Amino acid sequence: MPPDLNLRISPRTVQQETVGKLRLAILSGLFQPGSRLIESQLCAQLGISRPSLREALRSLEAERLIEIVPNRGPSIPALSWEVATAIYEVRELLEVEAAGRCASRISPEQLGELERSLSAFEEAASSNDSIAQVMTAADFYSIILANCGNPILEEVHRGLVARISFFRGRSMSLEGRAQSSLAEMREIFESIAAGDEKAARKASKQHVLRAKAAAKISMDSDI
Amino acid sequence: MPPDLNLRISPRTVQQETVGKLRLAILSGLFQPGSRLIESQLCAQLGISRPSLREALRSLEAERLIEIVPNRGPSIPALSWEVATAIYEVRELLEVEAAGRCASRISPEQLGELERSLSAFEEAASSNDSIAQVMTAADFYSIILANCGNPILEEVHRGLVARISFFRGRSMSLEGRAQSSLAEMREIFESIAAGDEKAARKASKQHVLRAKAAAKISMDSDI
DNA sequence: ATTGAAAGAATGTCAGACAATCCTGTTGAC
DNA sequence: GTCAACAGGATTGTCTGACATTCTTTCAAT
Repeated sequence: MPPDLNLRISPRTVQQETVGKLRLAILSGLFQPGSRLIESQLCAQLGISRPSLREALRSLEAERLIEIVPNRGPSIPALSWEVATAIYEVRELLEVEAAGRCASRISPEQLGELERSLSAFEEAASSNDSIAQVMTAADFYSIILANCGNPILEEVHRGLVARISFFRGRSMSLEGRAQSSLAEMREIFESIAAGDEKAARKASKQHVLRAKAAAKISMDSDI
Repeated sequence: MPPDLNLRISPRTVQQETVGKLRLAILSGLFQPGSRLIESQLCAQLGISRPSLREALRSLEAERLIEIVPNRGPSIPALSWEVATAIYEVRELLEVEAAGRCASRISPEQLGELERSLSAFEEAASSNDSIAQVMTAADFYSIILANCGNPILEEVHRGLVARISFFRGRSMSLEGRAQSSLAEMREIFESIAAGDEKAARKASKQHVLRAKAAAKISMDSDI
């Protein structure tokens, strides 16, 4: 009998599956901020039992992707600009550090990956598919964070970025934002490719600051 | 009838209560790293049902205070030195930033609080109560983080510090560590009190680096 | 001692139930 | 007409009990 290549891959439980589905739904903006999630509805839609759903909701609550108020149940938090600012500031701190470290330690293979993801974003940027833009941009950062040599930096960053995903889609739709974003990312890439830690830090900082500014504009522009 | 002073305090649910109790138990080192938690036992000890317990466990899992492997259940993660290092590095990033911001924005009242917490640590440091030392030191950082003007910085920092609580108790017990820690903290306080942002950053960085070194020693000294 | 199989323990998941709480629309008083 | 009390339904918090699946451990056989 051929050896079972399925080497101890943890089986995906209903709970994990559910967290994944809900997280994706939230990140893609399927739910309106402030809107409530009804347990019975979700159970029916997902075809799972209430205990399983509630476990998944607790996980998402701890990730701050939903809020659960006793006796009122889960809802999508309305992100205030104040909190968003705070997140962008910490994101800057982490991302700058990651880019700097990345510049002096990334492997050639991973650098190739990074270049490829930049190309993917370039293609998305020239289209009008803001979802693709957000996704490919996220890939780009992921690679940087994955190669900074600090798994915690990566983990915390992922958690924060998830919480501002709401803005990311909107600001990407801003006139010209995708193109300027591309230029900024290219500069980050060039710095990392050149192994220039200082330049990578600077470019990364610039990028986050501009992203934050774009988010602010997109937030003020409507409502 | 006297007005009900219980002004819309969210009722504490069984789940919240349980998370609080378990978190405290974990942080005080009641469970051995690597040891498994048996649902039925915890249910019996806490006097709650399995669904409630499991919800609480999912919250703690998302906080990374426990691990849950499918079909094996929850356990206390064994913190590798590699991960601990990564946590200390990110903690440094956050704490340095917080101390710097704090120096230029803390209010006189809060500065008084900070001084008081330093005194409390001073007292604990001269005793041999390492639990009191860890707690009062934690108060000191909390005040700094709470006054840095960025709630996310505070939130992330709290989460990280919780994960290395295991080391904090041990390294505080090291010969002379409490006293040198006190000196470092005093320097941070003086810098903040003087409103010297740069000095606060430097002192804070120094402190985290020393704490990390102490943790390494305490880890190597026994197995 | 190593291997293998069977018994026991623990988890993953579900269904159903009920009390406490919240929300909503209606009624009634001013 | 506006506001307040209220009744009813909807929703959540929590428990009990159950069962299949998956470890884990014990014990026997080689």
